[in-house]
Amino acid sequence: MPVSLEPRAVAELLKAFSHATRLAILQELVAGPKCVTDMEELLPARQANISQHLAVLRHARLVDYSQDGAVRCYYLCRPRLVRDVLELAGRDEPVVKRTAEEINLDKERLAKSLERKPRSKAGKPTRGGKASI
Amino acid sequence: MPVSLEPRAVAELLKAFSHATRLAILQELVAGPKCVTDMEELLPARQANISQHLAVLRHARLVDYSQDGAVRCYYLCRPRLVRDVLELAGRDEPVVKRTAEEINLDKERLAKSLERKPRSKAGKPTRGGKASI
DNA sequence: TTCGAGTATTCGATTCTTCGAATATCCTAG
DNA sequence: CTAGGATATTCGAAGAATCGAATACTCGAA
Repeated sequence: MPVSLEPRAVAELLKAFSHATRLAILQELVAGPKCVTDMEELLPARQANISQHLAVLRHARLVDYSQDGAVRCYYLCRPRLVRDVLELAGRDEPVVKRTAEEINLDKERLAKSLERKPRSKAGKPTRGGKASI
Repeated sequence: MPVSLEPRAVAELLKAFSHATRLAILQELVAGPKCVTDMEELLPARQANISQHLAVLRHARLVDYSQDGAVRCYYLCRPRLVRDVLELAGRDEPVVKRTAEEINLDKERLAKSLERKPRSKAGKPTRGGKASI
């Protein structure tokens, strides 16, 4: 149930992660705070573009900065979230292939649990009870 | 280091998550396998659109299906990944505000560790050693 | 075989994203 | 105050994503 309530907000958050340059920026910030000039050296992108991506990350509340003279030191303002997302997206889980039988078992399990607390729309009986195997 | 190697691939993966309807679909599939018709009842979207989003999720290797007669039963083919991403994006970490002092400490730490294994480009000396506080 | 239910794909139109160039803003040293 | 470095914002063009409508495909029952 965590997501079901505000999928739009969650989508917004994840969208902020979904760009190669922004991921690279976040990656760099995991290593430690950096100013825009530092990032210019580290990334294959122009200053203006980096600033634009930083603006996106700021709006998503993934980064913030502390002004140090003329320089802005960017840092992760939700470091746990960023590290965990990067870690998760980086590791690759093996893809599973499921059989019709397994799936029908799942459907039966789900049907049973719905019987107990019948919140359903009482529409047609959710096909799948018995499949023509 | 997990991400640094293929930020584009990671961005692609995360982009597949970054849409309210697709998140809702994944959410439903966490509860159990479903066919397109089931999803039509559960989501505020047309059949064609749901199929389009399922195609995106399939290309990202987040879902797959098993054909059961004329029906296609969709399921998560990397359930762990999906559950973990949904969970992560759902919980909200408090936003931290960092002070200039903390940041400079971090920078010094980073500088030290770079001294030990000097892999840097030998460019200008990465500003921040001493900031004009 | 034909039909119909279930699902996928194609096609445009609309909207969003991204980028570089140009420009504006902010800050500090002189 | 003024210049110059650092960063942000605006603008316009190019490309990508999204959606509904229409259409195509596929399977099993009759």
